[in-house]
Amino acid sequence: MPDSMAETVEELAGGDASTSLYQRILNDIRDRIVSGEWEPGYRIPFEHELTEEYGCSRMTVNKALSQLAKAGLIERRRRSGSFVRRPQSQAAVLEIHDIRIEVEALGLPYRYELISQSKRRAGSSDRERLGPDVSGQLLALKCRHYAGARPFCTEDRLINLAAVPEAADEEFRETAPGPWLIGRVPWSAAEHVIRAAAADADIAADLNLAAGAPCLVIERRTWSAERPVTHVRFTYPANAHAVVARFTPSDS
Amino acid sequence: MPDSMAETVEELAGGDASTSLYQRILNDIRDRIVSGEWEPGYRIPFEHELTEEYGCSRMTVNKALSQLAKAGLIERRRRSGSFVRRPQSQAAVLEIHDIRIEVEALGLPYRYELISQSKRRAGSSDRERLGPDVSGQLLALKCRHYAGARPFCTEDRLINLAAVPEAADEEFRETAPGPWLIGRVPWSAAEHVIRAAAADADIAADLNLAAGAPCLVIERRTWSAERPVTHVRFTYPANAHAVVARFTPSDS
DNA sequence: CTTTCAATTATGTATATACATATCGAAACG
DNA sequence: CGTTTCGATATGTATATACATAATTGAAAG
Repeated sequence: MPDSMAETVEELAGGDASTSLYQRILNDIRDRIVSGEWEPGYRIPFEHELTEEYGCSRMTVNKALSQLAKAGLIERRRRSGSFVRRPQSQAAVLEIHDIRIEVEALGLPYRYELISQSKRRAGSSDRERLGPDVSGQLLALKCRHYAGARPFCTEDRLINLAAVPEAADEEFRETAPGPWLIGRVPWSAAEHVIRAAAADADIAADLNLAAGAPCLVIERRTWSAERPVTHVRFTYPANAHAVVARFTPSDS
Repeated sequence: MPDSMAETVEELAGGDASTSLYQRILNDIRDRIVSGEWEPGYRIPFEHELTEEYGCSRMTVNKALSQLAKAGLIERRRRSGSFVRRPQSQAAVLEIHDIRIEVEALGLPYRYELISQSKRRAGSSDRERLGPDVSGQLLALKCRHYAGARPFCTEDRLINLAAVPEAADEEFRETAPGPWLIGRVPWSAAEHVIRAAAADADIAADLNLAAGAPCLVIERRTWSAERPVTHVRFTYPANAHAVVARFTPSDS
């Protein structure tokens, strides 16, 4: 009953035997989308193709694809197939949070700059940010993002090298760590904290503000299969950015 | 009137012949939950009962209930049935946003105070907040919420009286408008904007802050079946509140 | 009176099947 | 050459059925 392809997929996905088949199909496809392997516009295999690949009925495949469509990750068109959607506005802010896209949406030229980079063993304040279980080496980064000539926001990031060892050899001179991580580590969960704060001396200097000026702070923790991957804190001048989210209680 | 309200909702939702049956079942149940008719802990009819009520197969009912469970509105237990869940933390902030619950979660006594109340015809700045189509009478409210002796946040709200005529006769001395509206108007969509701002003179006075102090501002617009219901702006001192949201790209 | 165990029940997942619907593309027609 | 028609195709929804699984009930055994 389980053919070799299905077994391979299961191994790649982490081999959790407890998850149902439709859930595994959903996760497989979702991972390929959020990792960037299947870019926006990519045509997902037809239901009857996935049916063959996983050796199951169309209803099972349909359940997975319908949920991905409802979640907004793909768009389904009769007679044409299913396609990876461009990240939607509200999703872009809370899920992807790519600053380049934010800035370019404002019609301004984007520029990225690495301020500092250091490798160290996780301390207690790091564990507060990444999670209590993190013990090994980690990478600490500070960067700045520009919209035109003006600083748009600062980024203060920790990367768990146990989860992403390749990050140790990366320079991050040209590529910002956010886009670099997406495409390498498919994230399975993310937690956001959004708050206001007064700019301290460092932030004020980085953003060209008066000390004490109001700022919006967005912190994000990301996990890949239960393992902490990264913690990042973006700080924006109050007038630069707002978080927009649209909801309906359970889809729409 | 909970019964006539339910009928109204059903007409609005069921009048659309294009919605599928499972979607209508889902909407019916969801509306009863968000309107408060079915409180947390309430046991939803068994699948086989809904099967009879809607005259359809168990698979159709199951599809609706499974999605509600995935969305976190209900919890399903084998052999026992399906139950309305208590609003979860992240949902509480972004979906319900009941300040009493927020304050009491901090272990502080909650108090609510109405500052001002006025009825007027919608002007252009009101339309900017509620939406361009709003033309009739509306109710403008300003309130303050306390955590212990200290002001916790201010609330500045518009209510579209065309959508909620009963609000015109309500005093809002004891009950805050948020909890009052829930339980009367099931909302079908909500949009949040979260940003940071400096306290202006009014806000500073209301919250006992220095002018220019950083604040977190959460604005929410709510619709019921495409019709704007209310716009509310909560302003918190920067240290009082943060928005927390957990995501997985398409459920988990 | 407690423990054990089997029956019952509701949900969870999957299958095969059926028909509806939107849409693309090609063939038929004026 | 343009338009219409029609068949093929992929998705959308619903059905009846089947078996698995978790949890609870209640009866039998100790």
